[in-house]
Amino acid sequence: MERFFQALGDNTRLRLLNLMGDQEICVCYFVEILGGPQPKISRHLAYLRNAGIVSARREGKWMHYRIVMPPNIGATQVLQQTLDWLRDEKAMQADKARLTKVCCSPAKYGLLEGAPPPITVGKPSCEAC
Amino acid sequence: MERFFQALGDNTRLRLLNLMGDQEICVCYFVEILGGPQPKISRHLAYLRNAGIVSARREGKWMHYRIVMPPNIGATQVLQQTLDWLRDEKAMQADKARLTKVCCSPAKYGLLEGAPPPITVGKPSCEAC
DNA sequence: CCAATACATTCGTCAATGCGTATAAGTGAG
DNA sequence: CTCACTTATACGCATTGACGAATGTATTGG
Repeated sequence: MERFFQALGDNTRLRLLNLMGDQEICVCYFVEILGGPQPKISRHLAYLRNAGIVSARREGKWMHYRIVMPPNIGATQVLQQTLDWLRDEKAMQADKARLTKVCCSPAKYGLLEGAPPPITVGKPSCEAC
Repeated sequence: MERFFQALGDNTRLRLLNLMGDQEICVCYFVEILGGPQPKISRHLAYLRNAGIVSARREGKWMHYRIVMPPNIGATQVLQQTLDWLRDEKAMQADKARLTKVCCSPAKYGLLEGAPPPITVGKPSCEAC
């Protein structure tokens, strides 16, 4: 429980969780959108993984991350509320907007040319594409 | 937002919040129930105060703490869910039980003889007394 | 096998945090 | 004013965590 809230107590991690929302997203998008050095992203993703809040799936060269709802019912409720809260924040909405932009025209962003798009529960597309 | 979750990311602080619930409680009860040295309690209460999650009221020698719902609606929802979650945890229920026990027979516990009982929204009594 | 790509991990550094001990500050009683 | 009592803060120390930089690992293509 302690660990759970500690995982949420960092802005970078909150941004990552907001971007995931209910989709599964490739790391390369995180790097492109959050902007910092790639190891920073990777470390925060590892933190979330160790806290049991996200899980990773490998697809060739790419790693996809998605949120996994905790087994504990209380934790699930809090996490869901937190995601709702994130959606209301202006800065988080801006991140989301950049995601759809980057995803729908990957050619513009050097490193993302062949990158797999976000996946919403099986559907192989991002919300806008 | 970061700060909010950081404040929840500590077991001592979660125990304090659980004990407050919807009542206003004197510090002396926290010390009696959580057991550690008094400065430890005081520091965690200060942390929660700085995070805007609790507020303090002085009554003579005694300080009463209570939870204040954040102005942000999202934060309020998450905090409320968190309190619900705490109520489901076994260790937290044990703390609550000790609170009513200590509060209803303060004479047994040396330091609490004249201590003011918890106050639930104005009613000058704890849940059981 | 070799190079390039996509992520992950390690290392050193620095700020933040938690703890115990000691001490200060605010209040009421005599 | 002094003392006892309740709570808060200061100090030193150990741990955690965030960061940048460098390096390591897995996968694909030539």
